[in-house]
Amino acid sequence: MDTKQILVVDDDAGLRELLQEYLSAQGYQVTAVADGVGMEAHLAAHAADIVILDLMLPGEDGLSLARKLRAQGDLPIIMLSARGEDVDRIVGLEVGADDYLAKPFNPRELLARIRALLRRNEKAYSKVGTTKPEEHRFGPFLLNMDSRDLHKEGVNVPLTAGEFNLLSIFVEHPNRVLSRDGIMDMLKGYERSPFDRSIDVRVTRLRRKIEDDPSAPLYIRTIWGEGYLFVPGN
Amino acid sequence: MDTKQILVVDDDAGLRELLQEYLSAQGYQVTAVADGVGMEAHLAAHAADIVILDLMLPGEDGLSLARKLRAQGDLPIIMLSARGEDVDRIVGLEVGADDYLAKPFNPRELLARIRALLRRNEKAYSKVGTTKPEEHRFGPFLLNMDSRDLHKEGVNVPLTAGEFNLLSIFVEHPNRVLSRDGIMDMLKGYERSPFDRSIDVRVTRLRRKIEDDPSAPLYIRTIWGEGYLFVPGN
DNA sequence: ATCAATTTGTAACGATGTGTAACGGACGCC
DNA sequence: GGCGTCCGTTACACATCGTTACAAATTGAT
Repeated sequence: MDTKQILVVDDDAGLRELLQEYLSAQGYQVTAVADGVGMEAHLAAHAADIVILDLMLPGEDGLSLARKLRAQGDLPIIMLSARGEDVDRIVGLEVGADDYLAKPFNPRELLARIRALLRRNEKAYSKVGTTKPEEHRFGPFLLNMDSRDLHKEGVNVPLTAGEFNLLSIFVEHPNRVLSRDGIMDMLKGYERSPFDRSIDVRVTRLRRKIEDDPSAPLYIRTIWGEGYLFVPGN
Repeated sequence: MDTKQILVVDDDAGLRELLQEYLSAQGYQVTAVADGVGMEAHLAAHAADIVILDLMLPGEDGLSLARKLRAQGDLPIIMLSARGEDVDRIVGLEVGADDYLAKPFNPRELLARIRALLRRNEKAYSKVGTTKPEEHRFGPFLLNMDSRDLHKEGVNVPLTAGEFNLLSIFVEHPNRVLSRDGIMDMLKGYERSPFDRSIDVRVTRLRRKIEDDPSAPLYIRTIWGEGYLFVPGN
């Protein structure tokens, strides 16, 4: 299997750069353009296996571009949209996109969806469709990212939505000190107000469910003055 | 399936512009004219998939135009009318319009009706040809989209219309957190009022039929503060 | 070591979100 | 008409989560 071509269409230069870097590191061939004109120019000359398309674009709008692409072929499309009701709009309308993601998003999640789409598209050829669910292992635990549940040695450990979201972040950034501000950013996408203790409380509650001795945590450690550190063990 | 052509006939320039903009943004090809003469001129040269027709028009009146269109073919028609008794008049008369809407209306609602009409029309055509029963599998269930029934290991599980509609949405958007607003949009095509709990109740009722233990749902999960997540299992 | 300032853990509380029983209106069917 | 079904609304119990308050831990200065 040769390297796949990804075309990113977004007017935010920062995001373009981020995706370019991140997806290249994952072994994809990435091209990033700012608008529909750039997209069409590139597609006229080059092939692509998947298109990441922003909803809000200068000039022609993402929805309209998606329709055009759809009319021309079955090139897989992932739509990006600003946080808020746009998401609902995309869901509601049958846009013709194959998938969509609300900004700000976790690059890992985008990656997962790109993989899923490419895999599905490939499946047209292969006969067996083994879609392996995205999951993470740490200690005796197994966290399934699709069904959002956590298992310890086979038995389910019920997590609330907030606990799952927090644990996802830890599990996706293991062995790194995460500041409360950084965590809040990944969790909600906005800044943390100075005396916000909600992360601490969430950590406490999560520890109660996954640590043998919550007062001497193994997985979620506190780095005094810095933040928290997740250690998966093995 | 290429982009659909919509023809708007209304003497109010403001409304024409609004619809042009809104519907274009939704990916339709929109033409707007002011009266019957414009309409006939346009239809003589261009195709259209649906006509939005104002009741009160300068020159020839909307009812009469609708009749003409009906006589010529089965082009779908949505009538617009000023608030008040006109609505009753339209209902009372067998105009031949496929749908009608009282001004002022919510553009979203118009959109929903347009979509419904186009969908219905498409169904009517494809009815003869390719009949591959669209069906979805999840867990031990099999949902047939045409006959609208659900089977669990061969035996039928009776669903009400509302339950089927809801389940369809879930089944068509698996592994995806769907907000109540988004679900409502897909279900009814219009906005959800702030304290509407009807989705929740529907979910409860649906769970009773498909979940082994409705209080610990496997397929339709609640994501606190977000919405619902459908996990097909396998 | 002692102390004060700062940071963190966590119990308790209140605000908000969710499940669901019960009620009643709308509709179709005898 | 009466009867049943479907389904949205309402009400209330419960769950979840952020805030607050205070105790405990950590740090650096003395």
